[in-house]
Amino acid sequence: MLLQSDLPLNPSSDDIVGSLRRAILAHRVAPGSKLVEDEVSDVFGVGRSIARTALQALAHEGLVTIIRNRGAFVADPGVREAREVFEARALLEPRTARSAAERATPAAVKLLHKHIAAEHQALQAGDLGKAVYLSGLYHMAIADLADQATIAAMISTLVARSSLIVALYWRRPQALCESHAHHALTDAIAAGDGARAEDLMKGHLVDLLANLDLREKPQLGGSLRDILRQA
Amino acid sequence: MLLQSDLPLNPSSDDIVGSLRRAILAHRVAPGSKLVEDEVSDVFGVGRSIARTALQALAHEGLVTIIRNRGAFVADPGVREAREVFEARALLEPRTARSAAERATPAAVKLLHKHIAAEHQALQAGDLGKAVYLSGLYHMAIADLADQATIAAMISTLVARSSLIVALYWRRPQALCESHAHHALTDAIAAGDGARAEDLMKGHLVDLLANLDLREKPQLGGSLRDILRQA
DNA sequence: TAATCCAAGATTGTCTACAATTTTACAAAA
DNA sequence: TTTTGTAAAATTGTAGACAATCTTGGATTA
Repeated sequence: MLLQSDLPLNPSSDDIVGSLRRAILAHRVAPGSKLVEDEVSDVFGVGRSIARTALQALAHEGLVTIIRNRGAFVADPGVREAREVFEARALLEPRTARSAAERATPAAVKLLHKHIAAEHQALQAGDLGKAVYLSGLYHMAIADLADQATIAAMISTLVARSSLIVALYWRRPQALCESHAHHALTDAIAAGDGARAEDLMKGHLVDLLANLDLREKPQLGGSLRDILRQA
Repeated sequence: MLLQSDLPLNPSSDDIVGSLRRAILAHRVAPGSKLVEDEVSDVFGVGRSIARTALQALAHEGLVTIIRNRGAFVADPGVREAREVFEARALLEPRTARSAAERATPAAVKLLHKHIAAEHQALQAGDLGKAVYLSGLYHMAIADLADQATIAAMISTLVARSSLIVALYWRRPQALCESHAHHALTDAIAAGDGARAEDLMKGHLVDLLANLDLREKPQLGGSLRDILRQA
């Protein structure tokens, strides 16, 4: 299962949620993978109740799908859901980027640069999954700047789901992606130029969506059995 | 606890979530009320595990607050949160109303009218709590029309939280409120006039917010002890 | 009287056992 | 070979037991 083990000895369900979330967002577990309760509880050294609680929490975030009597699976969003997630981001993030620009401090800008650097480094190291994860953190950092916790929380789950979507639909696995976009955005924010930040974010989201290959999925691994069961 | 008992004999945690949600949104339980696990499980005739799962689900929706080792309470949003929720709604609902107008069918319009009628009837009957709940359903119905499940889900939780906010901060408990606004909106949607629907929704949300008394709360029921513990 | 302390009760956190359901493996039949 | 049926194994669903924590009420002390 490959977890980075920065965990306390008696992890809470929140600890487990965080660890599993990172694993999912960094593409260390594939969408559709089964998450067996006993395995999760063994890995983290807790009883099944806590593992269950963690899986349910992830289900509420949309990163895990729970089917009654069948268990928990890493979410496997379809093209419809992929479009919807970016539609929602288009409503929330541009205006949030504007607010962020209008209230950004030098310290906040420094933090954004740090995020970009980390993402760049992951790309250099060839760890695409981690880069996608860090790219998400950058978007969340902007949302935090706007000082609207409710909106930031929604953006956070949308960004997380986007990581799954990127894992499934990204066109060019090795492209240098979009660090340009993040740089430009950061500049606008540093300059306090809300209007420009809003525009750049809007364009950035359009670009992201355009880089997805959203033709209907070919049902890769599934047998007829699995396919029919989905309904 | 006063639950409408439209429940199956062996309710699932989802059944319980629904029942508790209706009770909270219709103001049949006050914000801040304790929800003891044993009581919940007794009322619904299930074990404590299921009650717990239900309470956790409600916590993820923001209708319940869970404090470790202290239990679950009906959420008690502060003025900050109240503003944030309406800020988020302002980003999502106007554009969603536009989409709804652009794709509304006569059947859908009829459903909206039904919602308005039910709300009106509850007001006539003097059941303000139910009216608020039904008013929320009207907003959710519009979100459903837009055919964007992800956005609709977010609006749904925001509307639900708004019911709690109205319970706490509404200025004129007996005012005839806003059925005018809902009528006008429905007309715009029936006419397929997306731009007008967007404008009306935007204005409607501003009106709602303006009818809240968002001065700092007077800490109504709480003892000094409770107040200090909140931090 | 008011504040503090302590024990009893109430409530939540976690684990585990058992029941219900699904999945798997294998044998029998077409 | 492929399909069908069936029993065993694996997994999830639920309840309840026990431990940990918090709350309550009364006695004690200043």
